[in-house]
Amino acid sequence: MSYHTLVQHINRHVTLTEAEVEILKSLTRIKKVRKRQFVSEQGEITRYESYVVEGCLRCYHTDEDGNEHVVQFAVEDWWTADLHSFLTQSPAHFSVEAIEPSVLIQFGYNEMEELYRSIPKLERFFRTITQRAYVASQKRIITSFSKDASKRYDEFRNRYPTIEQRVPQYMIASYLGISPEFLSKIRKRKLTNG
Amino acid sequence: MSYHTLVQHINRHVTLTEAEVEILKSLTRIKKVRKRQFVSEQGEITRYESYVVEGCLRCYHTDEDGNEHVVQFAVEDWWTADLHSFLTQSPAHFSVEAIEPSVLIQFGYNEMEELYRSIPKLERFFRTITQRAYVASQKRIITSFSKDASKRYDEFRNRYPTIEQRVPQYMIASYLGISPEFLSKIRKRKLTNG
DNA sequence: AAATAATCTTGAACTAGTTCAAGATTTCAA
DNA sequence: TTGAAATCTTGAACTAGTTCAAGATTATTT
Repeated sequence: MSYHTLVQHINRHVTLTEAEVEILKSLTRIKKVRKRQFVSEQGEITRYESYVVEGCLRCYHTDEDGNEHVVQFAVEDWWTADLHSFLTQSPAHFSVEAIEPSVLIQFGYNEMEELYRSIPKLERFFRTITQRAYVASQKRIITSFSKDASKRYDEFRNRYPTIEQRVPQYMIASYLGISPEFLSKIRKRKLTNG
Repeated sequence: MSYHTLVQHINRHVTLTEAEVEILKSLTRIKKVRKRQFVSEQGEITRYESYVVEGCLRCYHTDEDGNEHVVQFAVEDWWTADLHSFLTQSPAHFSVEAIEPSVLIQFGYNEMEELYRSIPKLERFFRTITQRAYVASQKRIITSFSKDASKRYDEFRNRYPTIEQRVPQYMIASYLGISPEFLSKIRKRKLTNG
């Protein structure tokens, strides 16, 4: 069943009883999305936080000039949402879109609060994973300020080898904060030279 | 007493009893630092997470070329630390240094775990503030990719007018991801032209 | 009140990365 | 299996931001 990986994931940080797993199941839902389907859209309220059972998605912002900027990729065992929109139930600055057909477990706002009440250790779980996400985000800022595009690309490939296989190059360029043309040139340079 | 603002700060998210405030006091400590004094150093283990009662600090990374990159400023009512180092008790990638003489309330690693055990609602408190920090961090990434340096500077001034007054320009440049010379030129352009 | 250290400014030369345009290649739906 | 859409490549012209160097200004310490 789809919940197996989620429960294992949570159990790496806290320990859920059988009864608690049942509560969890009852307060969440499974959502399947096609390739290129939106999970949530910029301008709309993000109603759910999503755990990825299977598939690959991107969370991205479209700026005033229409350029897209990837905030985050999400693959199996990761979470995705416009967290600000979800927490404040206000219009999102980011969209979440499937890069591959995907299966998600979704947590609604009220249901999440209910889960915190009935399974308080989930507070600890979400504190922990948010702290990790925050640490990764800070690291991304410093890397983008201190290293050039070529080194950032190397680091991305080393850290996320599977994602690199599954995602179009121009989205990786966007994640790295460079143009797709420039990433293409970086790759060429790596093939011909060192 | 110095704990007053911390307790108020926590009470905006959860409600502490008198007894809980006493536990909090007993498991934390007050630390005063001079201007330019380190609170924690890159390469060392970050032993404490610090709440700022008074003063102003910066958290920054020094890269291989010796260039400094500001990860975060912290003023009254904010938190600062190399969170990764603190959580994993491993050597830090960031230093925290006082920009002004400052007063901190410090939470040690073991004491923090003890606090979570004795006052479980602190899990909720730290979950909440970490989620906010994460949201702000993601926003900073996207801003730095989608807006030019001049706009980023405008946004910084609007969002943190007090910090701008208290911090040297070259640290603001570093926070924005540009050279101090270029920030100086941006400021001149703003004075002379529009 | 000096002396030293820290910070800020300015200009000239440079470069990492962008933009535009056009074609080549791959993927996917019908 | 073909046509359309999506993605990737390449080169030429450009620009936002850097680097270096030197002097000016402001803080801080003695």
